[in-house]
Amino acid sequence: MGRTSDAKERLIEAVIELIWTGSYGSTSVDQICERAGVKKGSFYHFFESKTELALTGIEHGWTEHRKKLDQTFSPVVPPLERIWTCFADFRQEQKEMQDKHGRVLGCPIHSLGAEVCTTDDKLRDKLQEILAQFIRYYESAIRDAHFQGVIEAPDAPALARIVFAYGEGLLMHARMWNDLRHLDDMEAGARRILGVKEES
Amino acid sequence: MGRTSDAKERLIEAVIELIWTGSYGSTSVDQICERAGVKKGSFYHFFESKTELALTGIEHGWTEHRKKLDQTFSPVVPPLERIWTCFADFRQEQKEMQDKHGRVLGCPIHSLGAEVCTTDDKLRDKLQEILAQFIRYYESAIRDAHFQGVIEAPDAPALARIVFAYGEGLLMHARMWNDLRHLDDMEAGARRILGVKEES
DNA sequence: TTCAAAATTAACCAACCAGTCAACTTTACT
DNA sequence: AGTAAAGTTGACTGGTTGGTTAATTTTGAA
Repeated sequence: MGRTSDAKERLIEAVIELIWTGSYGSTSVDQICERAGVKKGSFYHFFESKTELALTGIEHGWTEHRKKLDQTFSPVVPPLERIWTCFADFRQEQKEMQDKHGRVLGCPIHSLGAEVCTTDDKLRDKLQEILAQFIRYYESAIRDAHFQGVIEAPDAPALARIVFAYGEGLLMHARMWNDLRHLDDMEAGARRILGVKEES
Repeated sequence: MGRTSDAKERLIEAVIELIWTGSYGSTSVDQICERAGVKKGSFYHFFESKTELALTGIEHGWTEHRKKLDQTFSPVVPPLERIWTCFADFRQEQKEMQDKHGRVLGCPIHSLGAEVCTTDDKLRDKLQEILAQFIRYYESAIRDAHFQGVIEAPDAPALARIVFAYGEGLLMHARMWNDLRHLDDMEAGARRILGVKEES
């Protein structure tokens, strides 16, 4: 019973957008409230702190993103194709962000992590957890590819970490230079890392 | 003539340390001044803004770092060895930071870049410039390695970007997980990217 | 229709923010 | 020794920060 509202959802949308387009430190509670069309008092009715909203926002974004990843990395799809599709999706998502915000925004988890990992333990733990989950998509694809004999990769976790670090690095450069072309290297580089025989 | 002082140098030291161990947004002018043992009035005697001090600090740090890089990437050294030495230096520097601050700090240019590239044009331009310069070290080493026939790399700039993005990604993970072991993959991954024949 | 739960609101807080300034002290050079 | 340049100081500004509060409005369910 009682009144209903979508203010909570609007706040979550707003915090994701503001942190992604800017940074955690450059995003104030007042800004979030203004963007969401919510008064400060309501903010603290729904969330106990700025950190808590960020945490909720990140978790919400990741839950959404996982749905797409679960499709992309479906075991039905040939393993390497899963990875190339994932890269293509990165590119498309970044393109959409560029169209919408005028800037390539990179990976919000990575950017936010670099910023707050030494100052906010709660956020850092959550971001670590998400990144670790992401790596597992690569890991299982690489393991499958190895067992299908399409690549030679006895140590799938190590290789997954390498591919992942590389992808994050490229996304970050695309953000810094505001240039999608940095993502064009992604598949070629990953092919080299994975030691893909030509045309797989 | 007039009074002399090393307050400027102390401020530069302080801003580098605070941004590196935390972030740009979490570093206040008051904090910088306290760390440097300098009063706010003196701060603004030497620098016209916080951004300007950060700019000076970054430039100073890079100028210092270049001296080491020029030695590491000396054309006298076998090209791939230059890169492996550079990686070893990364590791040692990060180890020193861990001993000193209790945390692996990663690459300050990368972390700061991710944070401010959408909000501070001056800082972004400077950081872009530094990263672009760094890539050239890899690029010339890769080109030399190609011409010496030790690797097959007709497109040195593209490969340099890939190796660089990969290294930055790993440094970032080392920061996020506060764990030097993430850097252990660095040479192995780069060998795969570069397609190094065994034992070069 | 009632009523309590849930959401909204505006005013408010102390701490902190980047930046200013005029008075004052030190010192290198003549 | 005199002096002017250079460095230091602490008090100050106006605006912003994350967060609080108590009164008020809305509304779902009995």
